[in-house]
Amino acid sequence: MTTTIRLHNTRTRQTEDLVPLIPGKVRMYVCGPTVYDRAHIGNARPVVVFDTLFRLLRHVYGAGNVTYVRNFTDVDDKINAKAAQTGRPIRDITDETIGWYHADMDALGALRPTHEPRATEYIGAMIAMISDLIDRGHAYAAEGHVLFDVRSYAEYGKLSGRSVDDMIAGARVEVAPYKRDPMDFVLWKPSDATLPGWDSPWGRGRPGWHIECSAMSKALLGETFDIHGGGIDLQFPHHENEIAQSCCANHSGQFANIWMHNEMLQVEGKKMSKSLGNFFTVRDLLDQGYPGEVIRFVYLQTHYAKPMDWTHDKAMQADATLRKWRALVAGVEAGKAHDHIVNALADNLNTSLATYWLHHMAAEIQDKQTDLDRGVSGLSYDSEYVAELRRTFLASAQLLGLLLPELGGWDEAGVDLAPWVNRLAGLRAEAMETKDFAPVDALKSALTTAGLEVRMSKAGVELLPGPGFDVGKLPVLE
RNA sequence: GGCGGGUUGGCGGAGAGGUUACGCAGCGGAUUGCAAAUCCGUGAAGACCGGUUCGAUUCCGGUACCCGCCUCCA
Repeated sequence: MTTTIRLHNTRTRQTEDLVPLIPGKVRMYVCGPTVYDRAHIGNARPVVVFDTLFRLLRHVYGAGNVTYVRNFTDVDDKINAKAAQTGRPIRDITDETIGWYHADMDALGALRPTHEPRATEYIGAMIAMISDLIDRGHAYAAEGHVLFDVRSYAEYGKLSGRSVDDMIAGARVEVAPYKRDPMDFVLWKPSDATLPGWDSPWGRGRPGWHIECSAMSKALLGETFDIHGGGIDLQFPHHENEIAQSCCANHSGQFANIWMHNEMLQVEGKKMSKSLGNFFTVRDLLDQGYPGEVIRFVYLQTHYAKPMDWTHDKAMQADATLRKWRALVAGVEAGKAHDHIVNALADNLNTSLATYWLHHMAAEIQDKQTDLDRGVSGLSYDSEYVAELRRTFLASAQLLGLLLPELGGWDEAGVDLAPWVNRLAGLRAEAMETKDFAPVDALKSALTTAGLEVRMSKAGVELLPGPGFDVGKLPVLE
């Protein structure tokens, strides 16, 4: 029995069963970054969202049956501007930025997509598609530009629920004398000698923004495929234009089946912007000490279709929860993910509900382990049963990209705490005799100040690093 | 002006037309030298106004407020 995945389709405004166009195989395209600077934490949201979907698809259909394409836009006026400003070659800038992007997204536990095409490697495909559009009467050349004729495509505006006439009435469209209609958008534009350009039937120039995704998805996935994703801000104009180009150029007249859009991210309740001083790149957060796994977990706690607020407080809660969970599966090997988790994700990627189940499973493990430790008689389970629960819990978390070995380590002290453990245990043993607990309390207090959680029980003394743990604040032992 | 999203208990955040979501924090208790952790128990909600219904936080309409897109910032 294969799991049926249901996804909300922005195109039809309905939640639908995912029925792969090629039975048993799923193809997904997600709009990637323009590579001129570090990715900010808003850029990272779709990365985590669609990585989670990718993991679910691989789980349900098999890793070899899912093709995930995410592009790099490496030709763009912002990149040109940066090159002009710094005097560096464009390729240097884009190569460096792609390296950053990989490092930062790896840190969030995002798998690399199957293909990560660079726009500049598909210029020929774009020119071919533009030529097709002209031949079919959907585009026209004018003053070195090639423009898409929105009036030639009756469905234009359907994805975003707009009409061409309404948008023109909004009077916020660029007025250019060579446009037949104000809403017509650029497929190709001329480059002067200072700008990167490629020879084309319309002269030396460079592609407009939208055509690359149409060309690359066609080259790597085919004219039609199953899922197209991206941020809701891309719905118009980018995705609308992609649909227009692809549907008009493709012989099938079809393009992506299901469109998925993630809502935006805010910071401490406000839109992230440089002027408000609440603008963060992923690298900023990592450098500030937020582990990538913590960032990922904060993202997953909010459903992708709802606006999400990044707050320090949420990160601290996520930090504490993950520490607890990591302790629960220390030394455990992953088993098989629980159906509850699979089903929650299969229900339009309900990651919030999935985390509820993780809490539920963790509590069960904790409860049963406590009873075993206490030697409660007449239990209906044994330690092997609890061990199996741990394996299932770990696999379930890993389906969400959490508790992966490669994301670990941040919850460890980084130094051997044994000397402090021994000293505390020694002082405590003495105090038990003398009844003078002042030295014990003094050391305990110092350790707590350093960010350690101090646990003392009949079994012994334990020191666990917490979110604020600072090696430098550890008390010096004589 | 046009299009779209949101408003749930102290905070975060889901599902479901009628039965405790859950997490964090709080409160009471067990345990502890004191704590921590753990365990037991517990209070707390559905922006506002109408409508549909035997019954709505869940469906419909309206109001208010917030946010996003329409300006190649996901």
